[in-house]
Amino acid sequence: MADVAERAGVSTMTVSRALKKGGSISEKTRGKIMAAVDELGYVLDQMAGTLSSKRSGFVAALVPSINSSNFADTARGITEAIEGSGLQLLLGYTDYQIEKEERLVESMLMRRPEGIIVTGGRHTDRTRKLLEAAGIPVIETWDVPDKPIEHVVGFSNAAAMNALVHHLHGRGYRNIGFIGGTSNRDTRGADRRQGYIQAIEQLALPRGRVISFGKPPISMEQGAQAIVHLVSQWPDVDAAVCVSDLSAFGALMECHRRGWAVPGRIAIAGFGDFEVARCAYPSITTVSVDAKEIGRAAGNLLLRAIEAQRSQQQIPPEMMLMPFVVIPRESS
Amino acid sequence: MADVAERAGVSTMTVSRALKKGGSISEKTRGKIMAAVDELGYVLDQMAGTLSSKRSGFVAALVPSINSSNFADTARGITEAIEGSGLQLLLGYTDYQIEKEERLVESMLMRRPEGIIVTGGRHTDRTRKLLEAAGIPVIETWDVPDKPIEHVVGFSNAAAMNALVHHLHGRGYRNIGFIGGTSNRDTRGADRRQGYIQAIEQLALPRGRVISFGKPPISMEQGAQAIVHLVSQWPDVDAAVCVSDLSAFGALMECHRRGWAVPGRIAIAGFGDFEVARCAYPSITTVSVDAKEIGRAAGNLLLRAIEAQRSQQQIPPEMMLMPFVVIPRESS
DNA sequence: CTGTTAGCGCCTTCAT
DNA sequence: ATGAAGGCGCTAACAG
Repeated sequence: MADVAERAGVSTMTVSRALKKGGSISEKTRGKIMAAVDELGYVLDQMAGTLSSKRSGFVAALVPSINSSNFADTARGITEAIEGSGLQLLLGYTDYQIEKEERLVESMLMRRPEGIIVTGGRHTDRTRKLLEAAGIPVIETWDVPDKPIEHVVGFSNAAAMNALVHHLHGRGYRNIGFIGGTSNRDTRGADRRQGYIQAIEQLALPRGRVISFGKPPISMEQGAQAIVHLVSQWPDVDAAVCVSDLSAFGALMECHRRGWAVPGRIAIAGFGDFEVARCAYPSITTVSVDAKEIGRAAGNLLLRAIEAQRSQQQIPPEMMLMPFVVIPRESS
Repeated sequence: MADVAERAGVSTMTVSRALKKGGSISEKTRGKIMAAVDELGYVLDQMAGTLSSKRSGFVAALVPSINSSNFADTARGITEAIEGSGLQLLLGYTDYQIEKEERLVESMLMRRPEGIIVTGGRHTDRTRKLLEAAGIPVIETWDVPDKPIEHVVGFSNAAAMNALVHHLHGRGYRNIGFIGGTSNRDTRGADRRQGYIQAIEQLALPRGRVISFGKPPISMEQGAQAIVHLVSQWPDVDAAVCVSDLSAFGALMECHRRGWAVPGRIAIAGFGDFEVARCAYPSITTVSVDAKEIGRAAGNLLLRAIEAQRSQQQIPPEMMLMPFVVIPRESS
């Protein structure tokens, strides 16, 4: 910057102002400075700027996986929301492991983000402590934690799955099985199973028809294997709800392959409203949650919180409940 | 850090050493320091460290989209490769637009990454200039540019698609159509189309059977619409190759829906070996490129280049050609 | 509109 | 194994 300043015949401070938006600079000197910048191929060092201005210019977001189109959509929503605000998104993948989340939170905080968005409401104690002590706005998404850290943008996975089971019951299905991953690493998956079990009990339907298969995120292939297990173990099942559309799709294709009519022999339903569920033949009944909208809402809320903080204020903790909708399709 | 130092009764320098790996510190003082760190909830400020050490500790990667499992896999591969090296990945999405890529490159460079990975070989002039002047290792992926900036980890999309068409020809298909996106924003898509056209000419098959539909990334739904157009426009087509597995899947499901036997009435092939192609019924013939391996290879190459640079050396530009394989499946 | 002064929080280098 | 001095590149705050 000193080189640029010298070449343009001004001080470094003037260069600094010329490179920001709000700087009050005569068009003439700005022109000279920009010319010098171009000639020298100068690129501002934002790290140094951060150090002195105390604004890192980025926000952090942690998602379980990026291969799930759900979380990729949320990431896109966040990106859209903060676009134009001068903030950049730093993304991390926890791989559905709260221990990995802890490490990520720590390394993110070392870079001093101005706000952070995490997925889910279950964290290690240390993660909680770190986030609470960070002094920046925190948003939990995709869930409704009992004890939120600060802000929440989510929905109840249990309630959504419960609604789906009730919907199937309304269509006349009575022997409804559940297909999901094994471990409790995926807390949203566990919540969905809980919602299923709850609904089954409310409706007094046959219990225990749960197939757990593979570690999350459960794949299409695992859905295919799971449906075979389900049917062979309880031959009277007339419907299967799956922890996600991916496994539902795998199950559906396996039914095709074996000549089991869907929904004639067995109905299938998924979760998430992925494109594959909409496009499959038959199209798959599912629960739609607007993943991108979750991201957008979280991004906007974060922006507001950061704005407030920059002017020494604070906004009260918000709890935004996002809607979910059961979408009946051909598979049931 | 000064607070921690005071509490532990040492100098800040000793604290700094205690928080790194290589620091020579007695176990006793390290213990005292760590205790102070915990009590105060201190988190190292990496920005300040960057400024004085000239090592930002991260690498940048730009991909066209994160919703495509292909690029998500590549991102995962990069992450895996650099894991444990103390480097973090900063990811950006260009949305298939080289103008957006330019803006992203600029804002990434302001954060002084130690290396950068970009997708494709087509960039704006300014992007090229910025990357060349940045003084850090640069890797182009997913393509084989005529004039690489520095390193390359990719494959020829045209050659891969060409091989797929030849494979279909070998199976007896003669009226082969192509389904892809419209704009030339997606240069990999354009290359694939080029490979298709080239193969058609080499094999002296009926030409011109190209349906362009929607802007990239072309969706399942658009694949479904495209296959209808293709068949109605050239009723004698006996095979359709699609720019990606997603559109191929959409096309396949539409065929189901309309009662067109696949491959009896029309064969279908995709590109990319997505899970949905493997799992669909019938399973979809495709070209497999190991997206994650591209990421892993690029990440490892970048690590080597960064290592070299840190010790004032340099490695010669590398050109890693990744293999692709035609995978015959039920759909052809 | 422009310049001066004084750090931001850490690490490099050199000394002990 | 530890400490002291100085500076990384920029910007806040205050002058003019």
